[in-house]
Amino acid sequence: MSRYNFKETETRWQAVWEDKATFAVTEDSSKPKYYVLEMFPYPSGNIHMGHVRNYTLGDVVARYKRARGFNVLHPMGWDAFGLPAENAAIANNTAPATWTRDNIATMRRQLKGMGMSYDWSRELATCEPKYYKHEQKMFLDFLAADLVYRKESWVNWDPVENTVLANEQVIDGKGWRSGVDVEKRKLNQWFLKITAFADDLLAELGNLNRWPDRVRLMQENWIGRSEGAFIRFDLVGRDDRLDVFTTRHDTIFGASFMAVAANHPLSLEMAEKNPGLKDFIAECARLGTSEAAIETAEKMGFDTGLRVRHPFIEGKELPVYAANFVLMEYGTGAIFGCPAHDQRDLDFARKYGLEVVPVVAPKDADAASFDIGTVAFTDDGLHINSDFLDGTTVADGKADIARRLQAAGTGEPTVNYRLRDWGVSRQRYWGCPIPVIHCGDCGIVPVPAADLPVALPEDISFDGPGNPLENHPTWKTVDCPQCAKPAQRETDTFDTFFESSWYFARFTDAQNEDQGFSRAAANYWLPVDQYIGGIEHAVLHLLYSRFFTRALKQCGYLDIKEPFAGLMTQGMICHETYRDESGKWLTPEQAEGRAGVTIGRSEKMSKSKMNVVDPEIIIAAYGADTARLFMLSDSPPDRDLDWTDSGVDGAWRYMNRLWRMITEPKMALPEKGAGQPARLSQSAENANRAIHKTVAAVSGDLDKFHFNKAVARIRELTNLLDDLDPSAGGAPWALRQGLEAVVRLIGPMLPHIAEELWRELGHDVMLSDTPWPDVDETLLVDDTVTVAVQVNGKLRGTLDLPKGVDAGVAEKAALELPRVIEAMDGKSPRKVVIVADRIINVVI
RNA sequence: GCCCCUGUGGCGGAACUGGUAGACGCGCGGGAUUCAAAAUCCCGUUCCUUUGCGGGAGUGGGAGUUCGAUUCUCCCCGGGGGCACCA
Repeated sequence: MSRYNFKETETRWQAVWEDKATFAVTEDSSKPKYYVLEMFPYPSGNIHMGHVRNYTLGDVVARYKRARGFNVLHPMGWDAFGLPAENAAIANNTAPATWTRDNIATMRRQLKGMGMSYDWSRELATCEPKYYKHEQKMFLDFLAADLVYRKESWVNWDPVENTVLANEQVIDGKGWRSGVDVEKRKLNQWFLKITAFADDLLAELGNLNRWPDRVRLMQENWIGRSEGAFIRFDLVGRDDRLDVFTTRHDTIFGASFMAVAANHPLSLEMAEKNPGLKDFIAECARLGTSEAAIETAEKMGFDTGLRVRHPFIEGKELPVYAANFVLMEYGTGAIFGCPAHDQRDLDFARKYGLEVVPVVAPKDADAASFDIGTVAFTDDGLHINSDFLDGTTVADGKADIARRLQAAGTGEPTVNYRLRDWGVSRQRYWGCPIPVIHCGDCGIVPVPAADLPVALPEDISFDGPGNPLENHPTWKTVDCPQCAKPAQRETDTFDTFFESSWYFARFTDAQNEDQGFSRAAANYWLPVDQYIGGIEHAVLHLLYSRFFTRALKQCGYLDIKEPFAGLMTQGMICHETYRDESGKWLTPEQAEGRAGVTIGRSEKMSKSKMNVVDPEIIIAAYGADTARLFMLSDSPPDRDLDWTDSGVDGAWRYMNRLWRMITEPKMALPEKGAGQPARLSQSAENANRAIHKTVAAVSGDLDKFHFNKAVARIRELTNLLDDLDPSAGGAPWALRQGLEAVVRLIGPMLPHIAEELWRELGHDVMLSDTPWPDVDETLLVDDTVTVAVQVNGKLRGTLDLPKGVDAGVAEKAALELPRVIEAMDGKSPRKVVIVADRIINVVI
């Protein structure tokens, strides 16, 4: 019995594809284009199972679309800047550049061993000056277009990584990588005006109909648009006012207090001469943004002593509290409290004994007796206790108040966003230098375009604390481009999300030295038709890329604003976990055959739980095709996938079975291209129909990325072919048809063995260059159909009936079934429901 | 707290817009082949009941709509995710 030699076969076909540049593409107006892209990896050292899954999914799409006649762009590159390189530099005394390039070499070799259909001529690494010089130019263009600004601001400082984190990178008050508590510091930062596009970023989500709903929802929540109003309250005894943002301006008559953030300018000012307030502010700062602290903290406030005048009630004054539940970062950092209609305000008012006046009541409630207990009333209703608003709805009340505020010049309707501008400065070495120069006389001066790139020095030292760019003897010293006096380079580098915000465009024209990409190439290939990657990038990377594309459009780089037309997010790879008697984690190898091992539930593969399986070992033992098949079988792409040894065995078994069925067929196969015999036996005819049905079904499954279903259908056809009776007329012909179909259908998933078997079947043209099989539509429709027969909704039998048979005939046949007669127990049918070609339900 | 997703055999998962629940695979049981094993092949495999034919129950739980519900509606329970004093 022959055994499939995957090692020899896989390396041989990989070499063929590489020699023939099978997957290299150029713009070609004769074919529809299709751009499939997987999120490029950070070159951490080795590929892991998550990569294998991600890139297998993308490769199936790429190969399938190619077979369907598309001009497919399928590139790969490296997200090569980032902290781990610096950490490795410190730990191993290697230069970040060397470490990164070595890792890229390793991972490139591993990816090539997976048989991915990449156009390697477009490979890029973001840490190379020939890549980042273009984004330095983009930054300068953004600066000129007023999409960039610099401001001193409170930032999230990660004390372990010694760097600033974006709000998005702070998770539960901790650094997203280091996991330690984030501190607040004030630094000068570069910001990109993502908020300038907030409305458009939100509105266009509605058109991204090939994105998962949940990702769109997450971005929608992140942008956090809310319609409301600014209201200016006059401060009593002072010349200034307190600005407030609210979405419930209709409840203004129920206002009983004001609350400002602890770090609001007014709180800070009043704290100067109020030690109690000062202590309160310090306490709020101690609480910080740490999730656990805030969650358990009850609503607290401190009277600043200030009072404001109510804008609509003559002579009414409201106290101004500093409160721990008001955020300086949102709105104006100040609110008016209306306890009756906001739960937080109610909790606060009850605690400090403030007035609770209901100003909205349910339509059928009695205004005089309507009362608020411990639950705020937040539904719609009619206004009460509200002077001129009485009897109006919430919506009408809002409109009326807004009109009056505007007329009086004390406020106006406004839209507020949760989204904040993107801080891109990082106090890090291994990133793209921000191309500006600080001059004592001229201030901030952009580096002239002709002087780009501002290249990172590679002769650096990590011996001292802080940023090696600061410590480099000469790098930051430069003459001012404007006045020629000695000046200094900016030593901050970009957030690495900067590089990944445009790499998809670079792939369209990766070798272009003069520009990041030509407009023509970008306009031909973009948007990415199918983007594939992890759900963890649902907000950060995807939102930044959407913004960046808009900014590039505004600066004349390209003509689209949405970079990714289709998005698929893949689930995690999980594996059982193992512990020994003492509770220590064990690797799967250590756990095998060992006594006293506790098997834990399947969890995401992670080094800390030691439940990782190295793809390289799997590929060495079973080959890339087996790993790919396993990744595609069973679990739909967006769900988590359980890695099991038996599942891998199953995939391996299928490969060998297919191999045997073709290299040692049960019956002599007719020559390639042999015509259909004049007469087919029933079983050959059925097989032929099954082949065409399978091709149609698998095509549909792949169009919808239902890879697990496609695999199941191909296996089903394989089973049927294996059961073909050699003595039946036309069986050998049907078998050849079927085997060829199976090989072609499985080709995008198992490219190596499929190429090999395709050649074994006598074909000279590579499978990779062979179009997708055609379907004979006439064979998809059967002349008879199996109809279920129920009595009172319970299945009592089935009938094989001619398709489209007359209802009367069907009913008669159904009522004659012995088991139907039995179930009817002598009663006559009250009603017979007949759904043509589907079901007959006899109701008695 | 708010929002979203999800719940089907021992396991991963199928089931088109309401129409034969459990495709396909894994695992398990039995058998063939073998000196023996590996590999391979065949049969069985939701549960209860029945010697077999059958019968009954069944898609987290409870109600509802319908001739008919895994699918639609409402309530409850479990699992997962996002956001969070967002005004």
